[in-house]
This record gives sequence, C-alpha cells and structure tokens, in this order.
Amino acid sequence: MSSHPSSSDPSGSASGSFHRLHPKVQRWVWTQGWKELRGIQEVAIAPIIEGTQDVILSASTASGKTEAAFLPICSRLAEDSGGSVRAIYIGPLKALINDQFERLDGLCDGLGIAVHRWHGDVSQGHKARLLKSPAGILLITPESLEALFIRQGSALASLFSSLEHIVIDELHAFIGTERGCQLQSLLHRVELTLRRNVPRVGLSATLGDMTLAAEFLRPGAGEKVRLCNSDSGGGELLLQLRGYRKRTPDARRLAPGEDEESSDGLPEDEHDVGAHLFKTLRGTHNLVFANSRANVELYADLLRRMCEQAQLPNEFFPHHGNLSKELREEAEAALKARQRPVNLVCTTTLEMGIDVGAVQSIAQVGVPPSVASLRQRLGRSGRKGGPAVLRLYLQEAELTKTSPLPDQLRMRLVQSVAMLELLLTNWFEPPASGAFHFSTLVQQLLSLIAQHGGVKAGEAFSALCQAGPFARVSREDFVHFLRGLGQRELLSQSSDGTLLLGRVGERIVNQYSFYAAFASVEEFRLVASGRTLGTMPIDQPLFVGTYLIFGGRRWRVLAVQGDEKVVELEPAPAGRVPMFESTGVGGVHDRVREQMRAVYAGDGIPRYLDARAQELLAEARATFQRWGLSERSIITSGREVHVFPWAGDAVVHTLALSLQASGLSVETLGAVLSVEGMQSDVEGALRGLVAEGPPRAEALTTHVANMALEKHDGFVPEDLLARDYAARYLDVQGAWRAAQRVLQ
DNA sequence: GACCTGCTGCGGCGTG
Repeated sequence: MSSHPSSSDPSGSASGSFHRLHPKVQRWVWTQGWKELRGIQEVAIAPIIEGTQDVILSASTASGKTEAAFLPICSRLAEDSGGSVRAIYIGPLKALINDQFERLDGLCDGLGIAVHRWHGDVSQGHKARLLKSPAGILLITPESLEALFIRQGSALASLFSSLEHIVIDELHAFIGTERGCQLQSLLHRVELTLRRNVPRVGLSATLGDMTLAAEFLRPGAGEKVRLCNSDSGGGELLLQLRGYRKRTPDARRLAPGEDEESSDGLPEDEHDVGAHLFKTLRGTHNLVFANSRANVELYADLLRRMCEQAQLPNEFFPHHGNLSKELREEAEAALKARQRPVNLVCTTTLEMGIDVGAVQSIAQVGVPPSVASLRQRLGRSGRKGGPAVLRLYLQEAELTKTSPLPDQLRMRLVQSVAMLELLLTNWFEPPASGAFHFSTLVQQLLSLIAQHGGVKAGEAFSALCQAGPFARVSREDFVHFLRGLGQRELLSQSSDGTLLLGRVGERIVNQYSFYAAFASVEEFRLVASGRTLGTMPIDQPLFVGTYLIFGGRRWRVLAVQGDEKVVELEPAPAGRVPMFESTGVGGVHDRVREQMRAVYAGDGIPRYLDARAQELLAEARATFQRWGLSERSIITSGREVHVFPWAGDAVVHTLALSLQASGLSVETLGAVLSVEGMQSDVEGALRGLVAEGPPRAEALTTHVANMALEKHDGFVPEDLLARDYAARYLDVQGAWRAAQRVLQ
C-alpha cells in the first residue's frame, strides 16, 4: 500500500476526529490498510487527546480498544519528548503485555517513541536500561509496579515526572478483587508521588452498569469519568441446552469383571456428552468450557481417545492454569493458526486476554458459574457477522426413591435455564463491591513504609484510607488495625511515632511473593522425559505407580522427588483424573434464584431445550407442584425440613448461620436449606429472626470457623476480619426479608 | 461445588 486515496481515507468517516491525530499516526493508520477507524477508535480520540479527563473505553473483545487508546496517546507523545516515562499501560497478564508490546512497537517505531515492557520474565538488562534512560511508554503488571515502589521508592518521582496517561487493560477483570484494590492503591500512590492527578484510561468489556466501573477507575469521582461505549450490539444467537440423565451406579451396565474405573475409567454419562461433543465439534474450531480443571482433563483425555479410535489426528487439547506455559501456548497457537481442526477444552483461562481468533461455537459443560461469565464466553464466538453458537450440556441424576430434593427438582437444569433466560434479556451480575479488603490494606501499608523507609500513622491513613481506595475504613478502625499489626510484629514504632517494619513485617516484605496481593499454594512440578507438563497442589497423595491424567494424556508416576518438588511421569495406558485444590465460595446472585422460581412456576417451554431437557424440566415442574412450592417455601420431607428462600448465596448463607445460631443443624444444598428437626422448630426460629429484625453480622460470624481467606487475613484483628467477611459473603437485610417471605 | 493472575536478588555454572 503506497498511496492513500481520499476514497479510502479513514478521515472520511462521519464525525471526523481523525484529523486530530498526529500526521505520522494518520500515516500509520493508512499503512495498516484500514478503510476507516472502528467506532470506539473514533470516539476515543477527542477525550484522550485533550489529556485532561479520565475515560473508560468499553467495547467487545477484538474491537480495537488498545489502538483506540494509543492512537491519541501516541499523537501527544510524538509532539515532543520528555525525559521520563510518559504513559503507563497496566495489564493483568504477562502474555497480554507481550502481545501489546508487539502491536505498539509497530505503531511507535516510526514515531520515535520508546516502548518498554516490565514484568517477571523481562531480563534485568532491559529493566536497567529503562531506569537509566526513562522515556516513552511502559507496559507493566500491577505486581511489577508494586516492586518498583518497594525497590525504587526514591527514584519513582523522577522516573514518572512527565507521566501524562495511565491505561488499564481488562479493567473489568480487576473490579471487586484484591488485585483490583491493590491496583487502585498503586494508581493513587503514583499520583501522591507526583503530587498531581494523571488521567486514567480504562479498557473494558461492556459491563451492564458502567457507573461501577467509573467509580472503580476514579474512586470518589466516578461521575466525572467520560464513558465511551461502542457495543456492536448482540448479533444472532443460536442456542441449545442438551439434557442428560446420569445413571445411578446400580443402573449402570457393567461388563463382567469390570468396575466403574473400567477400561477407560469413565462412567457412561460422560461418554454421552463426550460423544456428542466429538460428533459436533470435530473438523472445526471451538472452545469447550468445562468449569473445573478436573473436568477439563477428563474431557480432553476422553475426546483425544475418541480421535484415536476414529484414527484421526488429535483435535482436542486441554487448557487450564496448572498446565505449563509451553503446553498452553502450543494449544493457543494451534487454534489460532487455523491450519487444522483444533478444539480447546478449558476453564476460565480463555475467557479473556489471549486472542485465539473467533471460533465456530462455544460448548459449556455443566452449570455456568455466572451469567456474566457465560456472556464473556459467548463473546468468543460468532464474530464477523456470523451467528454466535452456544451448546450447554447438563447432566441430571436418574431419580430413585431416595433422591435428594435438589435432584428431584432438577435444580442444575433449572438454574441453567434461568441463567439463559437472563442472558437473553441482557441482564448479568454486576461486579462484587462492598468488601473492606483488609488483607490488601496490610500489603499496601507495608509497601508504603518500605517505599519511604517509614511513615507517620496520620500520613498513612490519609494516603490509603481518607483519600485512597480504602475509604470505607474509619480513623478509629485504622488505629485498631495498626495496633493489631503491632501486636503481630508486622509494625514497630520509633520514638517519634514513625511506623517502621517490625520483625515479621520485614521478613514478609523481603520475600518476592509479597508483590502479589493474592495468595498462592506450593505445588509439585510434573515432568515427563525432561519436559514440564505443569503443576499440581502439593497436598496431593502421589506415589510411585500412581496413574494420572494430565495434559489430556495418561501417565504413571515414575518417581517423586520431595526435595525438589518434582514428579516424574511416564506414558501409561490407564489414568485417573487428578483432584485440584479448591476453596471456592459460591456466588449465585439473587436475581438468578428469583428467575429459577419463575421457571418452576411458569409453563412455557424454551425453544432451545432438546427433548431430554424438556423431559427434565417437566419433571422439575411436577416435583415443584407436588410439593406445593408455588404456595409455600417451607416443607418437610422425611426427617428434614427444607427451606426455599429463592434468593442468592449471600442470603442463603446468612439464613443458614441464623438457624445455626438458634441451635439447629443446617446444611446448604445450593438454593435450599436442609434442616434437621421439626418444621415447627424451624418456623419458630424464623419467626424469632423476623421479630428481632435484621441479624447482627458480628453475632453470626462467631459460627464461621475460618474467616481468614485472603493472603494477609491472618494478621487482621478478628473483629475487623468479621466485618470484611460479612460485607463479602453475608446479606443480613436480604435474609431478614427472605425469612418474612418464607413464613407467608 | 471453582477459576485465574503474579514475583527479586543472588549464587553457581557454562560459554564467548
């Protein structure tokens, strides 16, 4: 492409902000052969090039958001050069930073703008070069920025002295998390160091209510954030929910001499799902979301063997967080190349970030974790005008006389239907909010002390709480928090009152694991013929001779080297799906449970259900009617009383703790509470709850055995920890209202 | 009944 005739001039688009870009940037756009700027790129130019306000750019995956931010930013940087870093890009993944580095380098090359990347895999030589002559754009992770504060605390002010922009990629991935809270604190600390505001640009997938994202980007002034949205809108969606009956063990047909762990170690139910996946997906490119790493391994192994049986080259590869980077990148590259059929069986690893190109369809095996994540997964399919295709596979147990009520009510199927209905109305869960994040406050306080060598309590409160991201922590709470950290030797105080690192604090800060706000477990490394396949939690019982499925293949343990935490494997004909550590706390939203009730009470049959799923839905509704659940929400079945609050996990959890506090023995079965005893006792306890008003969270959390879930929670005073726990996992108002509803 | 992300300094060794 040598010339740029005006007929294909990108400036020909309607609103015409193109001319505001630097001439050299305009030329770069032409040389890319772009006919016109994408919508988001067009609307982003004016607010970013002015360089005074915070902006959120929201659009679907692969809509050119990065360029939307950097065309105007580079236009400013090309004008003149400063003697320090002029723009920081913060990304959640090293792989994403590497991707963006390649893309930006092409743009910046002709503009004379330096581009640096800084994360754990970047050599010390490159890092030293930036420190020596800081300039241009810096691409960095939150953890590496944290390390800069601690290691280069005194040099930061000059390193960033002419900083004009901070870009945050995948903003939605940070909201509501410890890591996001750390990021907010780092952004604030950059501004404190420079003694001025630096405009922020957040790049995000479309979130329903963007005001939350705006408030996250600029705490306390979210209403001033400029929102630029260019959602191409929902295209056509082809949807199917396939129902399967899981056979009970005695109903399974077993060949003589075979047990359940027979030739391939799988019950037939997974075969049914696997057979349909194989038949439907083979020969094309698709993503299969299987919810857990264990299920990813199970289906990847099953589908690979189906390829072998059909004498085809393997088309199915696993992808999850415990697989080695090498294996994951191979799988990603194979899919992206489009040279042969490739299907990836994955966890949440492929929901965001890495670009593998659009796929023919999405398969979801099992209940999706949330409507929001289902939507994100769906976004991977159906680009370029074609329809998005989603197949949901759901197994429900074959019923017997002793089947538990949730099975009889087909709750997994009904929850999935409810979530699909909500997806179709364009609703999805807002990101979490309301936590205090004391664990991350521990980290940020220690980091602040390390950065400056010491800090006054009042200054720390002002920097982190008053004007920082921990605004919900009062002065009184902060003093109490400091005392707790002092007792645990994280802090000490000099004679003039300056806070210093204590014996334990010093030790924590000097470990490199300190830079991450989240915790990680020690793991074994799995090695076959000198090649690292990935890792497994260290508490796994592994012995020589143990059979294992990993990386979608079958292995036998050859040796376990405890000192080096290495497990050597050799190929084997048999295998067993490994158990991975799991500590998940559920998070089903109120709205999903309300919709489930509507699905039970309604009589419409969604068109996307296959014949088996329709049968299962009919069974669910028959059970619902038989128990009279449209009129009442508390029933007795055998020795158990079942309570149906039709509310989210926070309400269910709060009710369970309230009933426990009244001396009852309670078990939570997803949406249902199962209580031992007489219905009158349960009703009495609920009436007591209603009479007393919303329960006090402090009273309920005394029944929670382990509230220390986040990295530094062990250092946080118990009462503050209880408040954080309540803010995250309980809903006292909702539980009180639910108790009233249940009794009606 | 879950999932994901990240990381420094330094000693020891081999190679140019």
